[in-house]
Amino acid sequence: MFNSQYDSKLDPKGRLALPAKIKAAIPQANGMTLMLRMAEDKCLALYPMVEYKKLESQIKSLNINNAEQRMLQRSFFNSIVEVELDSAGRLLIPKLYQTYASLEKDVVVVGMGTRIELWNPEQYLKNIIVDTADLSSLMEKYLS
Amino acid sequence: MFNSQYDSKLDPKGRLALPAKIKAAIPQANGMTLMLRMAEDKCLALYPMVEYKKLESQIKSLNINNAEQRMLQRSFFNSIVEVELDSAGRLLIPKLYQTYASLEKDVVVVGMGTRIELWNPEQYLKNIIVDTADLSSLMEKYLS
DNA sequence: AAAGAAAGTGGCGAAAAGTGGGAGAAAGTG
DNA sequence: CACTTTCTCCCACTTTTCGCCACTTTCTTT
Repeated sequence: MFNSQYDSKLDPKGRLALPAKIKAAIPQANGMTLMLRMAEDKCLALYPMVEYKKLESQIKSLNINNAEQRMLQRSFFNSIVEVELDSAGRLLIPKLYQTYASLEKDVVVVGMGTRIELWNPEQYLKNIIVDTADLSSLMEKYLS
Repeated sequence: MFNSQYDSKLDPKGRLALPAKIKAAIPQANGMTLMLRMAEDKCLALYPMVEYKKLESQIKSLNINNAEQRMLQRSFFNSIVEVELDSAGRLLIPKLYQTYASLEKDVVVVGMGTRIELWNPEQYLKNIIVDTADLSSLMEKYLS
């Protein structure tokens, strides 16, 4: 399970060094191939193979003969790409994906349970609950 | 379970020595992995694995495709980190967590039933009931 | 009160993590 | 087809981390 948040940097070549704690939590089933996805709220989501397969099978089970579901399928598959960790444990973020998430130099890496999220720092602040009181009341709402 | 309060100190490396009484009360002494969380009122909460898992399973069951629930998940996971006790029974508090709770040198360690809380001393005083009369009336209000 | 044991503290060195760069391959272009 | 440019893979160096060990202090017991 991934957790905590880390400040990381893209180097001039567009490579991102994953924090050691995050890297250590990735199940190394398929070598070090991960799936990178343009996800909600203009962030990038990074899935270990095992987790990605679960998601993919849900998408695959949609009915291709239904216009809406077909469009959903297409939009899912076109926004996902395989990435590999290099020998130093970094991954190359393709230009298109950097642009989508407005990643320049500083990147916030967030462990989000079953997946890892990559954020532009300013964008990130808009998508978390900063006030701990607000967080408490949300937890009160959803948790027993 | 955990109780009482202790004055402890962060060493220059940010390591905190847990009081022996607290340490002894942690279940599963082997391995000694604990979960550290930025908790309410700017304190840090330290959960034994068993207790953390209960909390995590509730968060995991939220729907990631719902905006509000996703935000809650993110805000939970980003404020949690694994910490390990070293061979001398100390744990390293990451910088980000020290900052969150304004921990400098002196730290108040509080046994809080199922979890352990770490406080900045001044902050701690603002979050307890100092007057025993006030405490009595509160107990009267809530306890039968 | 002394001695022994347990707890607390400090520091060092090995190992890992982070960072940068260069060479070779592949792709694109005239 | 040849030349240029971009991309990718890998190596090496620097920096930081953390696990371990040894010393000091405090508590307890006889």
